[in-house]
Amino acid sequence: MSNNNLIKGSLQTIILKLLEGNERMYGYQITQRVKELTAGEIKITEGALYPALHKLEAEGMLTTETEQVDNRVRKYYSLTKDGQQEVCTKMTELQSFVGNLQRILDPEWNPGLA
Amino acid sequence: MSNNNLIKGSLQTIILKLLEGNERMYGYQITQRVKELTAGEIKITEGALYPALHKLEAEGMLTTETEQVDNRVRKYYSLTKDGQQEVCTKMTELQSFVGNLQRILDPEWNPGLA
DNA sequence: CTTTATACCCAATTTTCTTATGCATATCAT
DNA sequence: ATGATATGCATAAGAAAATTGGGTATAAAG
Repeated sequence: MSNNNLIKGSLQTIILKLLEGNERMYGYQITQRVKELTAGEIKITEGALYPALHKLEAEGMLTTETEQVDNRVRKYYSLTKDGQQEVCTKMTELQSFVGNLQRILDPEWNPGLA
Repeated sequence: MSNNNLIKGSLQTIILKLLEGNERMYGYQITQRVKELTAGEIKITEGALYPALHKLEAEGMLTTETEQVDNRVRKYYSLTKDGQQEVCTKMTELQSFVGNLQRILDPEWNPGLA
């Protein structure tokens, strides 16, 4: 997943949010979408993606439908009801976390609070 | 570290950045500073903090000086030259990552790029 | 006929954090 | 006095989430 070790907790959020905007997507498509949205700066590795997808499915956040396209198998993932709820939860958590991060790291704030 | 599992890669960045603004800090002080900066929303646990501090010291990013205060030991950490450089590196990486995250998650962008 | 792209998957290892624990002193409330 | 809370360091077992490096297979391009 590129040189960035910061993705650690946010992969699930990325997957869920992309699916919210796209009805359904398959694994490889997700990797390509993230690559194009970030100009190649974030690359989701398959070793991270597929376990994450399987876990989300096991947790009931996603459902799958497999299709044959050009003699190749594609496994499409879609959000369940629970999954749609989880998108909101995860996004709220992420926004809250990023806000807190800024409060810690923003040089405008730190010197002021001795 | 609170209920947030998103800190995964950013604890080192937090430590380094706080030290950049404060000359020197000790472990407990770091946990309290983060708590007050985030209104208690992010709590750095000692089990995460001390190993991280020791690792940064082993990597030559931090130096320590131990002092006796009120019959209690305090271990102060300061940035080395390498550590000061690393603050910039980590901050750049983090800002880049957050920017990419927004590009992925911002609903303004996703639907536009079918 | 080998590389690149598409498309799925797993397993070993590593990194990083959580949870729980231990030690030690000081202060505050009951 | 004694038990809880605060200060202050530290380690260890385990879980979680990634990296790295394979494996399978089809198709297009060179």
